[in-house]
Amino acid sequence: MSGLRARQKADRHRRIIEAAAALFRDAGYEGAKIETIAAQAEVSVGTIYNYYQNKGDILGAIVSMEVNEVLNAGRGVVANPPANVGDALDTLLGIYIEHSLHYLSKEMWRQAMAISTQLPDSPFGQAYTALDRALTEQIRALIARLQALGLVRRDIDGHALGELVFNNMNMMFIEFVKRDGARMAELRTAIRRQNRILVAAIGV
Amino acid sequence: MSGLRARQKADRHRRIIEAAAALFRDAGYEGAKIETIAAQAEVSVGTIYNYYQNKGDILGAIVSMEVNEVLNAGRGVVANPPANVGDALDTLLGIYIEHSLHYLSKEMWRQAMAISTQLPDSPFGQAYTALDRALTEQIRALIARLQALGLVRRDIDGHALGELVFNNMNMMFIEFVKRDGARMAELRTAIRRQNRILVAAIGV
DNA sequence: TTCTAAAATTGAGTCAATTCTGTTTTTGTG
DNA sequence: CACAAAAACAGAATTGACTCAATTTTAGAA
Repeated sequence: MSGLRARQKADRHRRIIEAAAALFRDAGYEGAKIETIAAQAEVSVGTIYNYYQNKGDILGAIVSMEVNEVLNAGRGVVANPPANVGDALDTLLGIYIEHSLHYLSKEMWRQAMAISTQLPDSPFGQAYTALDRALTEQIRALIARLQALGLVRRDIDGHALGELVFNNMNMMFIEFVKRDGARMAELRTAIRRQNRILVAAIGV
Repeated sequence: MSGLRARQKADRHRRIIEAAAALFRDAGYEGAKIETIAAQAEVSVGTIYNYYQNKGDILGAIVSMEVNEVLNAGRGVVANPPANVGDALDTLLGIYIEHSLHYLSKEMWRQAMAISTQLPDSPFGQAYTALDRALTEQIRALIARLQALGLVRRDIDGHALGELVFNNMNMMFIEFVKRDGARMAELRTAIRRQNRILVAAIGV
């Protein structure tokens, strides 16, 4: 098994994702029929199911791109954080939030979140959990960095704190995507306000 | 519009909910077919859709009972909290968690949460958001009570703190229902560990 | 080049939620 | 009681995700 078959496979994958992403944006997740995605991608319905277990997994592939991009952007902040606990957290979480609607619309996020809770053991469900964990780990890494820099007390339970910060942000983000009218700036302000309580407690 | 019609209506509502609750438990949410619920409740499929907009709303009615019971149980703690911030939070959140699987299985919770994110504007989606808010308010009320008792610093932003505590618990609870193997005791321990950071920060 | 097994594709068929339309029941009025 | 309008009901028809048996394509050997 070498060239041709692998190339066609990769190509079909790409075509399916592109068709799906376009249709999800245009018609919404529910509105995008598998049949239409298949037609657009120039494959048959059966082929789509040969590549993805279900409709949710197609969305999953797109979500994964988005989150990986976010994780990547976050690395810079962890490596070189602002010299102030509040700003450091705000900068990292701000990056997450600002990048979040790049590939995905709010409706797509809603669907993705829904599927990940509904089917936590499906390929997508597990991938989504892994992405959440990766974000949590990045926040923990930032906290550890701040502790190393002497900006956060050493006796703070960084593990628990990282989870607390992530959980709160994530829940706020869920509420944000649930309301179409919600603005990013308000979300960031609200999170900053909550984190202020923590910042006061953990600073040296 | 008086007696008979209203009585029959209430009766059908009850029969549908009872049939659905039993079937959701036995066969799971996905496994419970509307047709079967209809047969069990001795109404037709069409009638069910006359009473509920969709399958999710039937589940919604059951979730609502559960959460209202939880809210009720929580009132006692708010009125008479343990004289220690950590214990007070632990007691209230403990009640939420311990009561949570009374009517609803983990699978039912997963479905309910999924639907509420997927369709935030459906009757159920809005009801679920309202229930979340009610829980947040109850936590805020507890914090206010503790402030009044002089157990929590007066200059703490109780509004933000209540949301922070709720968000964290809720997210932990979501993870809990996503893993069938997860135990309640571990959930409570993890939440206590996270709240310890807050408790240290807000105590007088 | 020819052939065969493995891999992949196809699209008609299945299944279950939801919708739709015609029928039945209830209500209030004369 | 008889009747017309309103409300509720029934179940057949629709819709769209997903499956599966039959067909086509590819890889590699002779």
